[in-house]
Amino acid sequence: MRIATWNVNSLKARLPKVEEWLSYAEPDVLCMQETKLADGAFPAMAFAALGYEAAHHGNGRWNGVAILSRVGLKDVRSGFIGEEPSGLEECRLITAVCNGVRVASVYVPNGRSVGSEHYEAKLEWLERLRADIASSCRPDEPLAVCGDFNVAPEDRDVYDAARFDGATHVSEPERSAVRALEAWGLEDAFRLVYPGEEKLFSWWDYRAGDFHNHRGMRIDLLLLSRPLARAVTWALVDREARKGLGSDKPPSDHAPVVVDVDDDAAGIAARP
DNA sequence: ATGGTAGCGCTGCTA
Repeated sequence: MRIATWNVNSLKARLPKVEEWLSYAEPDVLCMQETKLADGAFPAMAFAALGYEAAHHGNGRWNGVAILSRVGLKDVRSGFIGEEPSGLEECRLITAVCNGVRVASVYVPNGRSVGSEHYEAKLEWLERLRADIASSCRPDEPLAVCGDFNVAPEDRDVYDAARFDGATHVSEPERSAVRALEAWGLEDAFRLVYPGEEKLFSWWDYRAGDFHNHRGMRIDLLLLSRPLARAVTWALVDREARKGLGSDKPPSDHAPVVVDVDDDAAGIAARP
């Protein structure tokens, strides 16, 4: 089973690239973030034509998350447990069961600056995510929490840690919030495959030529529960998708992150 | 260089 996550930075602007990427990367499940679409504008037909069922949670110009699956999609839930849709809420979480795996697509708030109200809201959001997971799943069940966490877990996940000293994405409370997810029973899939690698990034600022100068961060994570983590066979950041895929239009500022899990080793259902 | 670029949507916000 191949699971991927990609912050597409507007699905309206990125749909041709996402379609192209699906056709060559062939993920079984793709979690997307920052679709920037309302549910009514989500291009479900385009994905159905490629063999994917889809679930989307969005209400307008910001945020928006989705799950695509070609191995089944059921038990869809938008937002946190008990969260009432108001039409004005920030759409940052959607979950579904795909091929026997509970999948969550998450878009963690950016936080803007350390100490700001947005930063506090980011920490609260991460704790709410942890509590939501802990109340709805057990660590011995197959669970994949995938998305843009807006947190670089370690200094080696940042191109220049000193430059980001005192900034969001690297602060200790943010990293501690991610470690709390790991303490519950999730593992950073990318680190299972590349335990010693440094400076393998998933996001690069559009500005100042950061991508071509290797100035990025690894903030897009696939956090897997133990049954999936022990069955990981391969992982990759697809930097090619950050280059624009043969079109004149700019790419997303994030690259897709992909992980392969052996179905038999994970003890999950065979594909339908 | 308290810069730079992209998306949304039409003015400035968000990232």
